[in-house]
Amino acid sequence: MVRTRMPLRIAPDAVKPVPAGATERIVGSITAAIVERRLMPGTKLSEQKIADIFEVSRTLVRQALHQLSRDRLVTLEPARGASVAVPSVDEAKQVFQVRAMLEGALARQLCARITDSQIVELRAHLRDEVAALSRTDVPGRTRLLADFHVVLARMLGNEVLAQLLSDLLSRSSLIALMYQSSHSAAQSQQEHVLIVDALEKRDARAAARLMEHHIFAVEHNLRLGPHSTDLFAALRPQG
Amino acid sequence: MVRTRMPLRIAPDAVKPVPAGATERIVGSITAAIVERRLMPGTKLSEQKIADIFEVSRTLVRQALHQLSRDRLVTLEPARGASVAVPSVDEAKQVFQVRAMLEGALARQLCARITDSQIVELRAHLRDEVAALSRTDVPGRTRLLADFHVVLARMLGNEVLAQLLSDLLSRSSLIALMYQSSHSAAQSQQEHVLIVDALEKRDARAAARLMEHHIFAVEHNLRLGPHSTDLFAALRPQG
DNA sequence: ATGGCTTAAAGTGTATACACTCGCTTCCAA
DNA sequence: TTGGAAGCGAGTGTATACACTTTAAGCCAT
Repeated sequence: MVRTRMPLRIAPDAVKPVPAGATERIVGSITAAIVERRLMPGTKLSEQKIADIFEVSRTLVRQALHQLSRDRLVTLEPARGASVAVPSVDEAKQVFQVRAMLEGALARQLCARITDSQIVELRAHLRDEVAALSRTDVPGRTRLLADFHVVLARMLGNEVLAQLLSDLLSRSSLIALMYQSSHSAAQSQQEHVLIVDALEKRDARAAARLMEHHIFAVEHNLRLGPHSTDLFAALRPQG
Repeated sequence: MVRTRMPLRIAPDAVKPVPAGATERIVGSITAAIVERRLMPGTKLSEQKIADIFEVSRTLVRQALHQLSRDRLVTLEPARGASVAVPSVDEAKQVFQVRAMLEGALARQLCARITDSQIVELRAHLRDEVAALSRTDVPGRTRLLADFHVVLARMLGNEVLAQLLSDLLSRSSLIALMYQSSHSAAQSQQEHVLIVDALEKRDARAAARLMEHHIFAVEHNLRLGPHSTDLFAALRPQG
């Protein structure tokens, strides 16, 4: 091992092209690819292929896939490898039920502590949603519509809740991209506006009711339909 | 598929001493060790030492530790290894807040669908709790008091909720073993009885209120206090 | 004696190697 | 032709090897 003398030689970030957590980068890329509909449910995720794409060893890919399986975004079968999860309708209903319970209570509690500046922040977010919708920016709109809920959780100052909800929303996105009819995105956005209106009025009962309605509306827009698969094209750019 | 004839298989199960998921066994053992107070918060978890104890390679130990870090039971510092998590008071409050939100709604919804046979099942569980308390069986009592909540979640028929709550309860156990005063276990048990009473009467409002009270009562029993560490003695039996 | 720097040891991070399982093709026999 | 079994290839599961970081001890200078 070469012992470099330089007193200030410590520049570990500059050496490695990966700024933080190599495995985190893979998790993020695959998560984004799934949520943004570049990877369809059921797609086989070969460890070696992904390792080649990211130019790392299978070790890191394995870690990433295990992490993703913990988030229920990929399914890990004993000796058959990993594939993008194919959530059942039952599981979808359960996810939305939990979200309704959690976010209903969230909306209720938020009314008691939300500040005016936070309302302003929410209005700005709503404008971003509208912009993404009018641009028919599908990945951006999906992300923004999901982020709305995480932003609300974070405004409660409860990071545990925010993290939990973030996981549930990833699963919801996967479910939605399988079943949701294309027009309901605009409807979701309008419901977001109503929720913010209720929050602004500090109407806890209305906010909770609207939030639960919103989540159930999304759930009731589930449709059935098969999808095809790809793999290389989806991950190659590696955000 | 099933081979109708089945001539001579090499008995693949007999070769491996581990029946299912070697990494799952490690996760389970460490989780149990933490929840049952055999591993104190802050204890360093050296990969090689654990690998020696379980007689596997560091690879599997690493997987297990990563999984545990996802459950927030262990903390993973970049190049410094893993240690049993030391949840802050803030984090504790957030966990209990989320639990109150989730389980309040759970109690409310459960009143609408719970069956008489499920009530009987809950009564049996309460008897087990009392038995564990009278025997001063600390590990058993901890597990049973936590299981009560998971049983309720499972009675809703929502596996997603059950899984989520199970994770939150592991974290709660870790928090409780740091801060909880010794006598509140009996109090918790009595509050469980009150909750089941309300469920039996199908009184949704009372059930939700009692559940939230129960969780807040546990939270308000937090105390401060340092702890010591060990390691080998805790894991050696490897249940 | 003490503070700071050098150096060795221990431990983590990643890669590679090897063993085993699963699925498919091929080949043989009825 | 067809059923089935052996063999082959692809891919996962686990272990080991190596590089780098951290930590702690030791040494020199002040």
